Amino acid sequence: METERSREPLSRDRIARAAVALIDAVGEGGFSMRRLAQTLGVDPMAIYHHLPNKAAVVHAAIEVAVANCPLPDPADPWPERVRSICRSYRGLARAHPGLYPLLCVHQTFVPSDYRVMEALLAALSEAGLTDQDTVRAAWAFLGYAAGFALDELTGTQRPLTEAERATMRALPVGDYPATARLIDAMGETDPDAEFAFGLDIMLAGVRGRAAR
Amino acid sequence: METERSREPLSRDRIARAAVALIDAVGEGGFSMRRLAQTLGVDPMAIYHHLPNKAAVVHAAIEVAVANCPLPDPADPWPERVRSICRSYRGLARAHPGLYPLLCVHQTFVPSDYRVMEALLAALSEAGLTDQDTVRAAWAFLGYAAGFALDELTGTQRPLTEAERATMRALPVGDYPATARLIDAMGETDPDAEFAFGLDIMLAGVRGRAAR
DNA sequence: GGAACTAGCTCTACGATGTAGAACTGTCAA
DNA sequence: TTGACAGTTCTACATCGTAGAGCTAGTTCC
Repeated sequence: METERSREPLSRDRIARAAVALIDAVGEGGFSMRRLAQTLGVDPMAIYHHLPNKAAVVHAAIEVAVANCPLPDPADPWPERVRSICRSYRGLARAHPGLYPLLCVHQTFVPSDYRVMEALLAALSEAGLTDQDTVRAAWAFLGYAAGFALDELTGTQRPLTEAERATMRALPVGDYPATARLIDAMGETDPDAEFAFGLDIMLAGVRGRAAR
Repeated sequence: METERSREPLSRDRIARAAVALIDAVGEGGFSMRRLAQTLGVDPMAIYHHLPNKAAVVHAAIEVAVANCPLPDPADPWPERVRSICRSYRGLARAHPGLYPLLCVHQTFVPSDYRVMEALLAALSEAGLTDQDTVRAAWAFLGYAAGFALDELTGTQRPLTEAERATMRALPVGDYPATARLIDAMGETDPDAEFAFGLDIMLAGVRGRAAR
């Protein structure tokens, strides 16, 4: 009978993976070193032998999550690759709902970010932009993907909740004519299509810029 | 001699404004109910008479910040209004560097968000899109503005730090050809122009979509 | 006048958190 | 056997959010 269940030794990687799981399960607020230690079957202070503090644990967790972000086949046409990378990045929010806000707010690049950036720069390099515009476009796509995913996840999640639509309906029509007119269109139930719309207009803009 | 300095009574609004200032000054991590009470010259528990808990204080602070987001003259041409709204939204990150990440990650619309959304929907209504695409475009622009501002603020701030560029230079060129080629273009020193680039390609895409 | 009530604030206290520092344990080199 | 040292646990502390009881003025009713 295996009473010694946690024989597999602690390590930076094992801690990071447990942290990803715990943050996704209980959210940022519920995540603590003590809880993490508990899921690892270990004293809280043991973690500090592998990582210097809580921030480093979060950093390691983010690194693991981003490293698992799938990247497209380099043989695909470039616009499809751009779309695919953005979808993957947004996909992180679905795969890691608890971790994603931390990932967005995190202070610096984690090593795995360079993989994603490389793939995006490589795809956009084929679009026929100047070098400077290639870089700018990459930031724009990443910003869009992150921002969209973030307020999909934590802001007004789309489709709007009934409570939010009720609040909107209660707004004075005189002051909010456009909102009143479009309130039904805001009931959209297909966030994937909404996300794709933004990518499409950006890609169209990139093509127009390149054609100059 | 005015020994009774804090005679102005506590109120939800005064707490909210002090919270904005404190969060911007010390960041999310340094912000606590006790510190906030200190700046208000009051016992920590006094705050609970006006707001139910810490989350509500943060919510109120966000509301105050967003309410101060300036909106454009409705007489301006619609693309300029879209640009202006996005710039204002991004401007929140500069005005409130500590609060902005919380604002992005925050769970629901604050009332003042409806002002911004109305202005954006009104501008895009003139672009000649379908109702559904108008709403989609509004989400896309807001997502872009928020995402760009957020990783400008907290991610790899642009222009890249010397440390980050050094890390990039250390990447194996074979695996990161695009990064290696574009590394100098990533030294861009004009974040405003980068932000404008994204807006321009999105606006170009919107115009193309409308012209169909 | 006084009694009762109440809004606003303070005091005290509790459980949880991040983590410093000392102490233990097992393994391996000399 | 001794020493060193990596990995872990134990103990302790300051700080956190906030529950609950109590204080203090002011207002309202008799």
